[in-house]
Order: sequence, then structure tokens, then C-alpha cells
Amino acid sequence: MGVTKTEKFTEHQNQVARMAKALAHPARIAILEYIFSIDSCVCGDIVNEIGLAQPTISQHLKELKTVGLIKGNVEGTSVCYCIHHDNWLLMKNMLSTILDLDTKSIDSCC
Amino acid sequence: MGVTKTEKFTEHQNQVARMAKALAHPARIAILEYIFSIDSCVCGDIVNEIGLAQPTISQHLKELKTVGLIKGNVEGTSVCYCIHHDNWLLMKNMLSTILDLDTKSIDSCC
DNA sequence: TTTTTATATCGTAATTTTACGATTAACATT
DNA sequence: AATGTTAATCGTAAAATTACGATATAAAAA
Repeated sequence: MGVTKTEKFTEHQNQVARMAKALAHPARIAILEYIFSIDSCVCGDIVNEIGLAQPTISQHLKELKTVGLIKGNVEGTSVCYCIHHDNWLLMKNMLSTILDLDTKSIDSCC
Repeated sequence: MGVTKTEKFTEHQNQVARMAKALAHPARIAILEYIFSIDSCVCGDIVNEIGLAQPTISQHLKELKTVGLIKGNVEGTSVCYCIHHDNWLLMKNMLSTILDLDTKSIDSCC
């Protein structure tokens, strides 16, 4: 046990969950907000901005990069991260398929 | 370690992450889609619909109830779950504060 | 009242996540 | 070449998540 039974769900359900999971940690929310806030994509100071250790931030950045929400650009010794706008939009559309179900449902009982 | 350092983040960041986490499992996505699909809130057959054991479904339902996305209504021996529409809207607004940041950002470099 | 039915809870195993010190890798500076 | 800087990776501990069998609970049916 302890394993998510991926095969029991549709591809779509797994993808939606995967996107939501990328947003399911305050550090990653903070990182994304910070990247958005500085339109040019200075980085490294993410570690300073958020009070977590450098390897921890690096790990969160990796997760965000893996799902495709951000991309990194090496610039000398430092790396510049920024939002992957195309994928961000795909993610929003993905999530809205579930988020917007309420507009269609007439009404529930209880 | 292993603990999310809640105190390092804003209340808002923690709440957004908490909402995303509720959606971060395909079983919960499947459950929500199913509840939405049957406008009247028949339940129990959620266990049949999704191929997971009854205690597992019960656990997922509890999580969804804890964050307030659904509510349960006892009807005899069975329980009727349905979407908590007010909270669902709050959740959407909560998430859109991060999801819609891209519409404001002019453009990033990389 | 006994039995059945539906759901929640308990206990627990397997796995995944979060966090960070130590180290490595890559490039820049001296 | 030697040193410093920045970020990734490794190893690992602690905690949280996922899943389910066994059991408890509560209402309905017999």
C-alpha cells in the first residue's frame, strides 16, 4: 500500500491531480508568486526571499520544472527561472475542467 | 525534517496550497467529478464507481469534507455527499489568485 | 430482537514528501 | 592555477500520504 493506484483512473484525472499537486505546497506557491512578481527572472534570491535551505528550494524548483510550470536558464554561475507561459495556460485549462463543473451542475440536494 | 514549515509562509499561501492539496489525488478528482455528474447526491456507489476499497474512499471523502469542498448528509444507513457550492466558489477564488497571475505579468525573459 | 446494510474508524504497511547537511559541478574571479 | 560563487545532487531523517483488512457503529429490515 501507500501507492497511488494510477491505473484505476483516467489519464485526465491523473493529469489534473498532477497539476494540483505541483501547487500543493506553500513553498511552491511562494516561489511562483515571487517569480511572477519580478517580471524579469532574477533567481537565486528565491532562496533569500523564502526562508528555506538552498537544497530545499532547489528541490521545489525541480518539481515545478518537471511538471513544466517553470523553465530555467543558465546564466554564468547562476540560473534564471521563469514561468513557462504556454504550459501555465495548459495547466489552467486542465484545472478548470474540474473547477468549473459547478457552473454546470443545476443543484445538489443536501 | 519532513514537516512543512507553515510558519515561513503567509496565511494565504498556506490556504492556497491546502486547497490544491485537496485536488492533488486522482481518486479525489474522480470522486468530485462523480458527485458533480449525478446532480442528486446519491452516494455509497462512489465505492463501486471508483475501484478502491471502502475505507480508502471513506478516507478521501473525509479529506474533501475537512477542507469543506463537500458535505455529507446521513440518510438512514447511507450517507449522501454533495458539493458545498459556497466553499467551492471560495476555493476557486482562492486558486485564481495564483492561477491568474499570468494575465498580469508582462513577460519574462528566458 | 436478531440480522443485514452502509459507513466510519483503527491499526498498520508501503510509499512519498519535505527538509537539510555535505558534497559535487560549473563557471567566474583573482 | 587557485579561489570563490551559485546551484544541483546525494544521502538520510522525520513526517505525511495512500491503501486496506479488521472492527466498530448506527440505522433499517426481518
